[in-house]
Amino acid sequence: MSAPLLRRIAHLDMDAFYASVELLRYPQLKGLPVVIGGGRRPVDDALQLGQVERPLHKIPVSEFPLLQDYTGRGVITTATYAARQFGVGSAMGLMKAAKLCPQAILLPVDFAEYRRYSKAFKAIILEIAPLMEDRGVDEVYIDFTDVPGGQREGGRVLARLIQKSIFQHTGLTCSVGVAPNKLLAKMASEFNKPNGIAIVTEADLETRIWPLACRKINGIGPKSDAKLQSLGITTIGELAKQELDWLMDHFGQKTGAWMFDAARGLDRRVVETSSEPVSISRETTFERDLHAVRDKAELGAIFTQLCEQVAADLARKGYAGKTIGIKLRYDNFKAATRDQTVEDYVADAKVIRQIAGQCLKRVPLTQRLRLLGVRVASLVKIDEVNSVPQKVPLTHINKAHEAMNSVAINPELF
DNA sequence: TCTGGGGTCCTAGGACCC
DNA sequence: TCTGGGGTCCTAGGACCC
Repeated sequence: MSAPLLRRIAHLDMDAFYASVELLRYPQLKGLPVVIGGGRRPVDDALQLGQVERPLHKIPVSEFPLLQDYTGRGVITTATYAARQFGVGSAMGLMKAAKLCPQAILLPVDFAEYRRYSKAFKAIILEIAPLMEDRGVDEVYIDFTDVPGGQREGGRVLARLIQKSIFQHTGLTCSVGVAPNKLLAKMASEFNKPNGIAIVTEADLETRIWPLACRKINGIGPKSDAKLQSLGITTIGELAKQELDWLMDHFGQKTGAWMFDAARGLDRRVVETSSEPVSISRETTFERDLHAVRDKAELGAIFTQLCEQVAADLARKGYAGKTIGIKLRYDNFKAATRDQTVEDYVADAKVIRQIAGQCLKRVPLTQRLRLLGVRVASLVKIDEVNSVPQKVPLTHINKAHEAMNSVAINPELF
């Protein structure tokens, strides 16, 4: 009998993914500060590069649009490492970034292209290690435990092989962390970025994890971090000193217990190789804030288009849903959502628009809007729609809710 | 001149059922 | 007369992630 294998979970994160894909097309930009992002149209207008009759790599650097010339809404999705030197980074508003690094080159997001590369690098991983969990376009977890070679040097050998294969096939680099669980692997993948590997074991907890800021825990965001700081807790080590009851008192039973474990590097989640979507949505931020009355026609057209896009997404992916919702964001950035669950599963644009329109009537519309979104949830696979037993007499539940919620506060607007 | 778009999960309260 | 819980569904908001 051999000893049981140690659980080896890897987290693989592509380095500056969107920007790196763009650099494959435009290698002349290598080493320069480049940011990807934008509320697309203004950038697209500036960037007529795709229509030029010459190889993309021959386009002179001087013809690329600069961040300082951008005047729209939007955020940075990715910045090259050269751009990060100037303090710009993901999720930063483009206008703010332009102040920090006006000379940076600004490229529009080309999601279709990133998705192509995303599929490519994931296919390469799957050929080497079959247990992979998709975490978005540029990240995956991989279970190394039972993969041949997955235990050698704590996973380093396999990590290196995967890195090398991805680079050979795509020209892209990535960083890998290997640890006993997802939580630690995720933190480890950041240790030697870019193009690095880090192996973390339980023995490293006190020396390599505890000195880190609580914010480094995947799941502790700006709000929780601020609250922890206000309670005098800055590092994961300090978090680990707190008692379970104290954490549950301040953060609730579930979150408190989760924090207690996380600070000790404990995480029992498995690598999930497949998942079903919970919702499908489309939303758009307008180029200027719109008013429900004064810009009624424009809003109505956008609304219809969003419904059509959601319907197309549902059709393409093969889903229907029975909870239809809207989301809007006011000019002060406050958001509101309304949704309604109907008896039959729907997927048709006109039906979605009709129900979403009802939702829109229940939300205040005096303030200007900056964003409108449409969402379909409670999804089922389209080929299962007819075989799903109607287990709940939804009719009177809906009636009760209608009585309560469906008060049309602006009946004529949509 | 702030702050994208597509998601997941959690909480909390009310309705309703048993 | 007053007082029950447990469970599910629905809705709204919010935190968080990529």
